[in-house]
Amino acid sequence: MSPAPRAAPRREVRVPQQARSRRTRERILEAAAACFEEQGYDETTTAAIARRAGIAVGSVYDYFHDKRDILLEILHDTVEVVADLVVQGLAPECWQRADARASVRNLVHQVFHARKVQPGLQRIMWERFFKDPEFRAATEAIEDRVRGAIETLLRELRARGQIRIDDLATAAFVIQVSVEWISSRLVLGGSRVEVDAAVETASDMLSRFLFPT
Amino acid sequence: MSPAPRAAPRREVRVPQQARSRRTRERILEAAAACFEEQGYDETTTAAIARRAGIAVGSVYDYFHDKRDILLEILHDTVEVVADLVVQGLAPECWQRADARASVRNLVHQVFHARKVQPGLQRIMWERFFKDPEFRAATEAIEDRVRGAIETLLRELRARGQIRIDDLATAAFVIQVSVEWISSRLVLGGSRVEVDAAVETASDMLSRFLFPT
Amino acid sequence: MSPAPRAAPRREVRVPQQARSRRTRERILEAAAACFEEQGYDETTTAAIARRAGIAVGSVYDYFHDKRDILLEILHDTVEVVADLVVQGLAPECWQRADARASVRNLVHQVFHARKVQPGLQRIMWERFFKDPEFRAATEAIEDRVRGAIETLLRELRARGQIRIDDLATAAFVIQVSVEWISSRLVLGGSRVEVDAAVETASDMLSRFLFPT
Amino acid sequence: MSPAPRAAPRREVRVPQQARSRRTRERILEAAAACFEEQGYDETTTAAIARRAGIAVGSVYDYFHDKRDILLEILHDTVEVVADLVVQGLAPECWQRADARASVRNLVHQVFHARKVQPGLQRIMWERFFKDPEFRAATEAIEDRVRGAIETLLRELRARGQIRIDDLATAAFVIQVSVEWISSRLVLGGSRVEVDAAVETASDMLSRFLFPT
DNA sequence: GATGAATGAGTCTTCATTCAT
DNA sequence: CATGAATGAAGACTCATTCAT
Repeated sequence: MSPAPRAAPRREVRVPQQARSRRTRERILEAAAACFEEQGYDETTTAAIARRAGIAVGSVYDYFHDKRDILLEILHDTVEVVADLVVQGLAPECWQRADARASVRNLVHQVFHARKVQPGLQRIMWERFFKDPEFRAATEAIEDRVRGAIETLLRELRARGQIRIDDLATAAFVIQVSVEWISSRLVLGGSRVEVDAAVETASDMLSRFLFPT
Repeated sequence: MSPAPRAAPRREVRVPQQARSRRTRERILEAAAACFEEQGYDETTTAAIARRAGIAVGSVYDYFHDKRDILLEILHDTVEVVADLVVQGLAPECWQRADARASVRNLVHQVFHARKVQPGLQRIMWERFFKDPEFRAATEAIEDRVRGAIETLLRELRARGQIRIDDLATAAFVIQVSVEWISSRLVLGGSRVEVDAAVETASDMLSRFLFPT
Repeated sequence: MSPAPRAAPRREVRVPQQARSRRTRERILEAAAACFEEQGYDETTTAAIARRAGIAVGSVYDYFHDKRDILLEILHDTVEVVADLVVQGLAPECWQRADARASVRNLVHQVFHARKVQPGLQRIMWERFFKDPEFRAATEAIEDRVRGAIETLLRELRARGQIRIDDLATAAFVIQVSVEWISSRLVLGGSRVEVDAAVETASDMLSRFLFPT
Repeated sequence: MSPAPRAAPRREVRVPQQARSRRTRERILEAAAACFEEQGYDETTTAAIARRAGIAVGSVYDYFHDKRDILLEILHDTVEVVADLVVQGLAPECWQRADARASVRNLVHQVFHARKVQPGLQRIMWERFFKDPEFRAATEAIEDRVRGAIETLLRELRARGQIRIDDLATAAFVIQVSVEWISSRLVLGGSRVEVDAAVETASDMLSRFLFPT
């Protein structure tokens, strides 16, 4: 349950070179992701993962140190996928002066919809976030890429004279984290607030924050 | 581990009438809060709670159905304390035209500092949020009060002509949730971003969102 | 659960002399009987008995050594009631030569119907019978009265030349135990066999056993 | 304690294919039977079973859902062994006209002696009979085989003109249940009545019931 | 390489009984 | 006398991980 203190030399896990081995590793990840998605992390037993992957329990431990490591890798991938998506939308060339508000709205919209893929895993992500410092560090490393991309964009926009922000790094953080949570609360948690209305309002907030009226 | 489906008539729990009894119940809550704060929820055993409270395990079950119920009550209280604090700062009479930005900043500042009390419990709060629908519902009920207070304030400010928002309910949601998460990420999670800078930037974002420049 | 070895001087229990005390004792027995009847012995907690009796748990232990003692007394009473009923029907003066078969049938019929009162308690009776030697001994003491009555009747019938049995004691045992179990299986356990048909058949068996054809 | 309502999809139990596995399952059953026999069901802990089987507690749960399931299987086997024995003795070809009383006596005798093997388990059998409907149903299913065999025999005897019974099904029930309980009371419970005398008397009762004098 | 049988520490929870007030 | 708060031993069951085959 707890992020076990990493002590003693960890058993070696196979780093699969051959195709079959690599395929087995994949199968485990897919099976685990499906189980976690459907049942949650704690509720998924390693036996269930093995069964779903069509292999023996012991084999799971040939490829991963422990259950937590499987989760870590899966969440890492999930976070990265979302991050990549967002980073793409942040390329400065996409942001033309003419339609600043629309660009913002488009990005926010994308983040919201990214929450809909594997919501179960994303719930687990937040469940582990404050619980497992190692996982949080890994997640933040990825988020830093996003934050960096935001900051780069803001710097460019400031250079263009389109925005009026001084502390770009902090602004990038505030923006990222706000959108991330608004969308999570709404999509992962359910709420009486309309998703579309929230997209509009969030876009308003960010636009007014960034662009002089 | 999992949020067990609440089924069947639950065992009666003692509703303390006498002073001794009430004190015991308090002791359990205090002990549990301390354990949760220090070790986390899953890592805290009921035996540990009892030991810390200086009572027998059985007594814990005299006052609470199970471990989860203890957590629920503690988190409920925690959430409520924070909520009350915020709601107070939202009283329209505190919001004079002259000093809109300062009022926002003040409020944001308060929320940030509220995160510093019992951060361990607040981490557990987010850990359970997407995991336990019953807890989420309870939390949201309290948050609704906050949201309502924000909305009322916004309505008043709009009546005064100070702000330019149409969809007040959604705006209230977006504002609340943004500040909640910015502060949580920063205070509960640690980050390279400066707290004070974040307070300023978040205040900027909200002010520009709400008030015409 | 287990018939605890009776060791050490048992705590004194109050032998109520005054009316109020006697009434409290009654209330406990009634409450316990109702609980046992409805839920079974193991499933009934002493707390439930106290609650139903409208008194405090501690008071239960003022009147009885332990939970088992309550059961013992209740079952003792139940067995005795059934026994008394049967013994009455066994008075030789009821058994006229003319209608031997009818007398048998009447008796069998009564036993069957006696099973219908407090079937839950009677189930518990058999549940404890082989488990708790002390209870078995107490039950057998009462049954001995019935057996004695049967034997007396048989002796009288033999004296009258109506029956042809040598070993009266064993015959009494066989008769008693057969009817007891046929009726228990049927009434307490449910079965596809018809109660009325079983009464007739059992009566046939006993009549042919006893009376020359 | 209570026969828990069978709900929800039950955890998979290992269905042993390999020899080692099959042997472990056997060991568990043997160990459990010995513990139950000596100490009773409630008094036997799963830890004790595992210890006696020389395995870990967890392994017990690899092969059985719970403690009750182990008992169910053991009692099922016990009941079946006794039933098979009796059914064999009921083959019509064993019943020659000449020696009807001897055949009855022989059968009764066998039932009495069958009670002497694992009397502890047989006590548990009656202890659970009225307590656990699922077990009762399983037991009755087996008993039905015996009852069927008795009925078949009676039918044959009637065809041969040896007996004078109309309601064969009820007669079979009454006969079976009587002998079952007379023998149980005597062998499992102890009693001042002589076993041999009871065998004779019970045989008399059945013979006179069935065969015209 | 794989298998799946075995491990056993660890948890929550229950409840008969006692005893301070 | 009664109360009901407190006790704590006990037990069933789980599951991540290991390792003999």
